[in-house]
Amino acid sequence: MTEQHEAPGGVSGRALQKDIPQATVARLATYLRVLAMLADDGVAIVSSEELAVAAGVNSAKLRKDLSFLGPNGVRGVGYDVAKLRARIEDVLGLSQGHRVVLVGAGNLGRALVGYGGFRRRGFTVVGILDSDPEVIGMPVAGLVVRDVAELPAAVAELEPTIAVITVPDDAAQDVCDRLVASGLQSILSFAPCELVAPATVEVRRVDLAVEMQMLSFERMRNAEQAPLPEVAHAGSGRIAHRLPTSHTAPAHPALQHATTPHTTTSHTATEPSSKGSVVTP
Amino acid sequence: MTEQHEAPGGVSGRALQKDIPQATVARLATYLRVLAMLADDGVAIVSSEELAVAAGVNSAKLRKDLSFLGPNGVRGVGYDVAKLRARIEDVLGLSQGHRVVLVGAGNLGRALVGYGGFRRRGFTVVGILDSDPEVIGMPVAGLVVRDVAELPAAVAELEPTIAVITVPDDAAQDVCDRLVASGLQSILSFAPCELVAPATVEVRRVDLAVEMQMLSFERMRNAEQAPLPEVAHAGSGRIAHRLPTSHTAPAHPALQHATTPHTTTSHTATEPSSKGSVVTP
DNA sequence: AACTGTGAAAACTTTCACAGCA
DNA sequence: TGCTGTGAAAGTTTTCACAGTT
Repeated sequence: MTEQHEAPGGVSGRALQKDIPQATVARLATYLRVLAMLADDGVAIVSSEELAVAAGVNSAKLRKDLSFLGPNGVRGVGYDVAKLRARIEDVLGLSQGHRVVLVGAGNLGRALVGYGGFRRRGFTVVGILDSDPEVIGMPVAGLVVRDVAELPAAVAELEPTIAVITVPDDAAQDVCDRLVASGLQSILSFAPCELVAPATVEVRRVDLAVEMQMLSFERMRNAEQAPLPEVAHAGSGRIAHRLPTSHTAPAHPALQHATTPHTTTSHTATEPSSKGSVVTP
Repeated sequence: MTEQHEAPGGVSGRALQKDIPQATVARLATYLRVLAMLADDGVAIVSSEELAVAAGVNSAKLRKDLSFLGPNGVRGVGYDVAKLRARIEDVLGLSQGHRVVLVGAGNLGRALVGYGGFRRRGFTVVGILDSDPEVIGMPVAGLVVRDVAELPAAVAELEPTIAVITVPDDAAQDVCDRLVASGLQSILSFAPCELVAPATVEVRRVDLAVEMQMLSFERMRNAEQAPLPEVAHAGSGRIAHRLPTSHTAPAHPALQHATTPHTTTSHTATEPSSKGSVVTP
């Protein structure tokens, strides 16, 4: 119904976004990660089979996913790693990078500012805010924590495209409202509550406890089928369990990672501490 | 295949787990959160409509989801909050609580130990380990960081049911292997790489960057349709946008949260800093 | 020969709409 | 009357299998 004009010279992502299934979008992000890894290792061409294995999906699904972006590969050959990567970034709207503003300088907020996985994937944290006078003015990973009251000014000045909410539960809706009022259109919240926002604003929520609960469920289900596998419960097991990672195509050394046997991954993947799990004391 | 005996007096979750769809399991965790909120507010009975709205799904879906757990409500009346809650916890295997061991005492690891949302939902962090000599021995939220080398001993002693990996990318597989060798069956990883583990071990991965990338995609899609909504980009917008949160059934005060208009939530929801976004200095 | 791109089938999820119960 | 529980319809996602290209 909202059949607006097609914006001839506007966005770069061509005209296909419209029909890309949600599920596919989530996986595109995963493919991007694998492609980055391959590129780092100097791999120039991948087949759908190799890429699929490395991403933990089957190759038909991967090809179908990519087909939504138009033709990307060469039949009989495979996909050009660099080209495919650029194409996916373009479609996901990542080509120009994103400026991220973080509200909530608690433990989680600080973990995220320092989080190298963001910068590496084109997300730059440009500002961090909090409401606690104790915290305002303190430096966090090269940024100074500003007062949430300054939010409109900060937004005008920093021009973020994405906001991340890491404040407690009961402050989340208020922060969300302020972000919306300041003109932000994309919000990622870590607060365990639904947030109300106008339909034009995209809000996503990440709930760590749900992941744990799903794990709990799977374990219960498994426990039901196999009485008790009698696990090695003590001792000094070093590395153990180097599984037989052998598929038909040994492929490039970069594809070592591959062959997820049971991983139920739904979407994202974080990169915790930046280099060596060092606690900055 | 693997048609073992049914363990007569073992688990409490009845015999239904088997056929509960994945998508339903993810939502059960959400319902649980809402039910806890209602219980806190003294609500004793909810209708599917109220609960659904508060959880951000439609009521038919909610009823279908609950129907997989057997009859839970009373026709013409609704669901008993306490009873339903207990039933879901039982099915998800949460009734006995979970003991969680955390590997990686970096920023993210520390954010999670302190994270009240876990304890409140039945997950107790019983141990935290790292490989960095700088960090080993330091206290974190009431626990002392132990050496990963001690992992088998720590596992034998603490008897965790779930492990969380918050170490960097390149250490993740090694840690995973050690956890498996120590007998852990459920692993939640924040490292942005696929982990290889035996099929009997359940591994889930959370990737924060994927969530951001999905946000990015949605924004691009929206931007394409609406030329430019001309957002209020500066000024001093205070709280603004108190949306018209009016549905037909005003219901209990506890149901304020409700009415998510566009939230694309897929699963979990975190609760960042424990009380007031205070940075423990 | 090798590998992509894709229609068509199968599987899964959501929504509808109403029978059945308090 | 009011609300749950559920079969059957509609919609979405995954998988299959093969035609098409280099």
